[in-house]
Amino acid sequence: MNVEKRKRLEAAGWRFGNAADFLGMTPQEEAYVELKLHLADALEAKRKANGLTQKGLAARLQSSQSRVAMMEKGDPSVSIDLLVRGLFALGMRRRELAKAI
Amino acid sequence: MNVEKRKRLEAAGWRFGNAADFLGMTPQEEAYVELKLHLADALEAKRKANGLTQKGLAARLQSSQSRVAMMEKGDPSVSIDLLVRGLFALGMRRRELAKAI
DNA sequence: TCATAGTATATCAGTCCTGATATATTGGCA
DNA sequence: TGCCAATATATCAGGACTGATATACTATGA
Repeated sequence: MNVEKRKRLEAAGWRFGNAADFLGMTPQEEAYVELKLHLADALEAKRKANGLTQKGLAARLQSSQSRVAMMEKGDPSVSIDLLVRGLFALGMRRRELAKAI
Repeated sequence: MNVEKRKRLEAAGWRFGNAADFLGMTPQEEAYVELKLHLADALEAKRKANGLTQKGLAARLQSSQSRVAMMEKGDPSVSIDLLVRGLFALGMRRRELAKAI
């Protein structure tokens, strides 16, 4: 499940989650959500490249499998901070992170 | 005040702020802090390029001048989320953000 | 020197994020 | 089909982040 295929669905979730604005997201909000989805996809890819399950990654992060699932779908309840820390925990460097963005 | 000049100072602040580990940061923690400092510097640069004061930027972000000051020094109490939202509010795009990282 | 704009530091209540738990769903294989 | 590992969804208490306020510091000009 990648950004492109999922974007509309996620965007809808965000839009109606933000009760304040039924007419859509501002460009800033959209940029923020897109960034998050890119990081989420990068996390899933990197996890699989490391041969880990969500549970396994959760252990490394001292978190739970359910939260990792949230992270990988770019859930609104997950911060960019958490995603970035997850990527670093999987051995990603700043250079590679920049590419994923 | 840029990343290179400030790194040691900030790092020290983080190290002793983290009471758990007096022997230094893990590579992940270090990567996280460095990323934050890069974003902080980018924010200051972008704000000045836009001819804004901290107070002016705070208004755009619906935040306060004091928080913007925190953001620009990469304070531990500031999240990457907030920094990123600040950069997007200043008109930065993902491409440019990637460069700043 | 004084005044002023700009920036930095300290503190705090309310909100959002986080890890945890429980449970449901999915996907692959025998 | 039935079983099992892996992933997804729902919920919540506790802690981290945020905006706000007050105040201190700094630099520049008159």
